Amino acid sequence: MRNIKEDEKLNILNHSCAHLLAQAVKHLYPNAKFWVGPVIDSGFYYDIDLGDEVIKEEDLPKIEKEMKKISKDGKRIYREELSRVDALEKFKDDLYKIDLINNMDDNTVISCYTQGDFTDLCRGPHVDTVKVIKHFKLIKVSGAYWKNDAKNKMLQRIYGVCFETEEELTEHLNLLEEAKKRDHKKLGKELDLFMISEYGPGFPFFLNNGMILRNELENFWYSEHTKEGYEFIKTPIMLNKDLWELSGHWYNYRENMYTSEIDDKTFAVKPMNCPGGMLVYKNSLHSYKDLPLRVGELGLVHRHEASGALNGLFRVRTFTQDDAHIFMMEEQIEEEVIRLINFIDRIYSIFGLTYDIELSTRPEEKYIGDISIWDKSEKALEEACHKAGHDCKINPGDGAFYGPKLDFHIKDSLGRVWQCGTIQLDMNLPERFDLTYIDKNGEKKRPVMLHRVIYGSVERFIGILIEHYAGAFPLWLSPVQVNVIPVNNEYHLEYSNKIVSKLKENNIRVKLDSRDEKLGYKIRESVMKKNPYMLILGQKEVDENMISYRKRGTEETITLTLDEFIILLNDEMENKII
RNA sequence: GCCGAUUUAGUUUAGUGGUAAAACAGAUGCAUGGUAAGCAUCAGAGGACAGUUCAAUUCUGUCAUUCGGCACCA
Repeated sequence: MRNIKEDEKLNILNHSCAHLLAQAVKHLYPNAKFWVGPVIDSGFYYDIDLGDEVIKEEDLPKIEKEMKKISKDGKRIYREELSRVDALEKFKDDLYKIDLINNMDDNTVISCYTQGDFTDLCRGPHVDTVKVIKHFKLIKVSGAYWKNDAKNKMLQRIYGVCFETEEELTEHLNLLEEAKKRDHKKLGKELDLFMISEYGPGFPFFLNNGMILRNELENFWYSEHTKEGYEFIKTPIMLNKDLWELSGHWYNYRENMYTSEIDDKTFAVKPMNCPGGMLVYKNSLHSYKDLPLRVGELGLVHRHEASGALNGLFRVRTFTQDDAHIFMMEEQIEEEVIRLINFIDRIYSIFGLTYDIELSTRPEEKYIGDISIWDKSEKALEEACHKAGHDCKINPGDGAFYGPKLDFHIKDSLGRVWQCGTIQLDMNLPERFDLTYIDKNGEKKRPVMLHRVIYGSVERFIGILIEHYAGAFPLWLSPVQVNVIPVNNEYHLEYSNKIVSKLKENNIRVKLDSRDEKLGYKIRESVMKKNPYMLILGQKEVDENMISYRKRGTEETITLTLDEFIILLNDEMENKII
């Protein structure tokens, strides 16, 4: 772990490296105009306008070479402070820098940094000389909208990393290589978990092994939610457009919805489960005594996500949300949200996942309900989060159109952050659907509701788990739990079959490898398929009526009776040992 | 959707303007083997559609897929 001071030092180095990159690009592409070049989690980038020219991945080594050359030349880096007038004059030919200067408030000290023939507007600080920027690598190049706005022109963004030593750089690059081996798309193929066909972009197919994983996750979900006092429903995939108009989806989510005509009426495939859940709530009368009412649904939703957004199981066009809607009285919000945060924490801990919580607030446009209700809801969520003992970062404007939310973020193998769990407070839909409960005095009252998911999408969560475990799932989730390998098919197959049936009787997912292959061959394959346990059964085991197992990740063989082995397996499964 | 890359057998990869190469996986046969790849034989492939060309998997274009970003988002 680095300390804060070291982090700061590395940030300065990376930021200076961004300037070095810009200088090199300017040498090679004299027409280049520069927007901003900030430091990010790992490394830095610079956004560049090259007019009609295009920088491709294959051009990066050429740019790196120029950077090395400039670094070797070893010019000092000078800071200069300017008045606004002088700054505007200095950068008068650079629309991007003028835009930056014009957007600075009056108190900002405008400064620029110069190294050799290159000057850039920059707050700093920087290293003293380009000489110390030596251990860097340009990672990738891509398009990026100016000011992060799709309405604007697309600039070219070059990403890079920089370290103080060559060893750290090599280590970082190796880490990236290692991460690629954990990619759920790669492992999903290797372990026969799922597939994606060209006939269904964004519509994944789950294979037998993936279904086992899925079913285990879903069973676990049902059992934990039952303990937490949930009841369960299943609502239809398609519902009449009128319902979506009532819920507001038709106006706020239209471009992501699939529709179809049925008997001259427009139906929409549900992109969310809530409107169906509302109808279920309205199906009966509710007493204050029944609140909070927790109604869960593993709901299959479809959303037309942009083609460029699709990514393995992380971003798909159809997925199952482990949804639930909780209806309650306003004074129950805090307790219920705290309870939920603890619930989510408990579930994630079982998988060994770490997460961050963010509070997403009211969108700037496209939202329903009064601002006062939004403010109240946002405050309620934030307080509950703090009372549950968690920090929460504010993510302004990222709320759902019907309410603010607490989002639970988990990182994938490449360090990219994905939203999984979310708790969304909604004081709007109950209004729109005219939901009521009967209070103590026999009067109709309006409940508030929470939308919440824990896995988020079962598909995404499986993707996260594949990368988290690098395909080596804990026993309870492993598609094949025990792989039985007879040493010799002629003499040990019968005994192996007996062991296999006994394991099956005990609900162990077991595979018998009775192929005519050498023992070493079968062991190798079992290791590669990441089976948690393999049993090697030969003359010794037959004679002693024992089993010998080898546990994943170890090379030692342990001999036990079958009963002892089953106890060991059951213990590992029940405790969900990772 | 935008920028860039990508697409060769089930998988991973090679190569080429003129018969497409290999490894693993598969089938068959031999080998009966105690902890990470036994041997042999066989079968199997250039995303789709156009164009250039005597000839295209190879060059060009369009579309599609996938990937890395951007935007959007669970």
